Amino acid sequence: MLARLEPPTSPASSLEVVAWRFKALSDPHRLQILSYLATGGRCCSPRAEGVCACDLETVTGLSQPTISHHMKCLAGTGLVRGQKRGKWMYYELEPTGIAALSEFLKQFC
Amino acid sequence: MLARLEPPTSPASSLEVVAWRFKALSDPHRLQILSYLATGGRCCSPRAEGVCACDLETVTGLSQPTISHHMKCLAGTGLVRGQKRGKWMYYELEPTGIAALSEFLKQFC
DNA sequence: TTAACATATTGACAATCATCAATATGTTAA
DNA sequence: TTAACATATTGATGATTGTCAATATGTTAA
Repeated sequence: MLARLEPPTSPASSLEVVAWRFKALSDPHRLQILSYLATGGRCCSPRAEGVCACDLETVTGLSQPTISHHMKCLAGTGLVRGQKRGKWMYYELEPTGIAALSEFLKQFC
Repeated sequence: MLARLEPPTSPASSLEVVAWRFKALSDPHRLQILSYLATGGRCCSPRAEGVCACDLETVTGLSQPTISHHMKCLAGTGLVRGQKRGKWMYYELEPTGIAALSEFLKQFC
């Protein structure tokens, strides 16, 4: 019963899936990325729908492969949605996935 | 900028603290414990305020030191409150701490 | 087609984590 | 005080993670 950054192997209990999603939120850089996505990245690329992956390198100070790794994690857990336009990957928050976790926690309040 | 099970070293950014709390939620056994605490453990110890640590060994199938480790993590992040009565430790959910994380996520919905 | 560029993947490494056995600490009852 | 018991701590280990360098893949423009 482990929490992996990779998806749980089936048959996965519900708690394993939820733990896996919370793990995606357990890294400060990934929270920084979500926070930046929440602004729509308007400070740097006002007109684009979504934020370009390359901007996230600047925002976080991380290398390109590391950003790619983090975004795979956030997209894989349904917290973020990615879309390729030309050479670029644009990312947006996936409010549904985030809201589901927020609701899950309410069960304990 | 790492997410540790141990508290972030000062001066810790807000995101580091939040990430540290989400890390406490990123383990399926800890979620199982929270879920059990949410029931008040009424199935096994109807009259007690809080759930005895020893019950959590049975519920999770983990060893006593491992339960102690998990509860230290949950209590340290303010998701659970522990109280010693005699030889026993009783744990309860800390709704305030959990609600704070739920609210944090709303920022992204 | 080729060059330039954005992103993804692979491989490696240091750090952290979950776990348990062994032991220590603390508490109650005899 | 001593024995019995609940919990905490320590030490060790295998697994996972975050990170970057190197490389591969894919896309656009020349």
